[in-house]
Parts: sequence; C-alpha cells; structure tokens
Amino acid sequence: MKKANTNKQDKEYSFFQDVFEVVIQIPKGRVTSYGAIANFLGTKMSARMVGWAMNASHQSELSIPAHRVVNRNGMLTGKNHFATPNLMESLLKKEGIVVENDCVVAFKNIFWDPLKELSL
DNA sequence: CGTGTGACCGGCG
DNA sequence: ACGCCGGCCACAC
Repeated sequence: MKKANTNKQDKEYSFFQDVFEVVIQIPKGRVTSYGAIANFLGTKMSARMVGWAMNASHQSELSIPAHRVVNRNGMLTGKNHFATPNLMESLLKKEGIVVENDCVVAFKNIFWDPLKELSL
C-alpha cells in the first residue's frame, strides 16, 4: 500500500461539503454565482468545480438550495440538472425572486457574495 | 495510475 | 457585438 496519492484522503470532508456549507448559508431571496463561491473557497479560477459539486448535491443527504446558485450571467444554467427543468425557476419564484426567460431579474440586486457576507 | 468530463469564467479574434 | 478557446480542480471509470 503505498501510494498515498491524494493526501486529502486524510480529510473526511470533501470539496463538495465545503460548497454545500456555503450554498446552505445563502439567505432566502438571494442568489449567488459559481464564481463567487469558488472565489470564497479560494479557487475562483475553478468555478467549474463548484458546479460539479452541485451535481453531487442531489446525492447529499442535506438539502442544498442549488436553485439559488446561478452563473455570473444570472442564468439558470443548471436547471437542467434538477428533478425537472422548471423546478429551479419555480423555487426561485417562490422565494420572491423574479425569473424571466431562465434569467434572474435584478440579479445584481439580490446577488449574495459569500466573500462579503460571510467574510465579515 | 491515466484519461475524460463538468451546472464556469475570462480573454482574445 | 459575438463566438471560440483555454484553464483550472476534483471526481469517476
């Protein structure tokens, strides 16, 4: 047994868990972008990982409000990965967020930056 | 152990 | 203004 390969094995928490923790803390009626979360984690360049983590959110036992996470354009890019494509939009509307043409209206207004909010 | 992929972002032509 | 391309990290096969 050698191979130690990824030493992060030592950590029980995975990159996903970190992302979930942040997403869960998103206030109701607010939205954030993958890049913002990635930046908060320190990997702004790898915003893709955030999206990837969201993919695992379905398997996560925790309830991950992935519908509050959109791309920097405010577009519901990940809606296709939900149980139903219209689920993401429905959830957002329920929270008072206006969605039009799969795009969050006033995205900048309700944008929630973990770096600014959590980093206080 | 190598390769591929992925719900992104930013830069360049 | 628009479209294409590379990059970056983590996970699955």
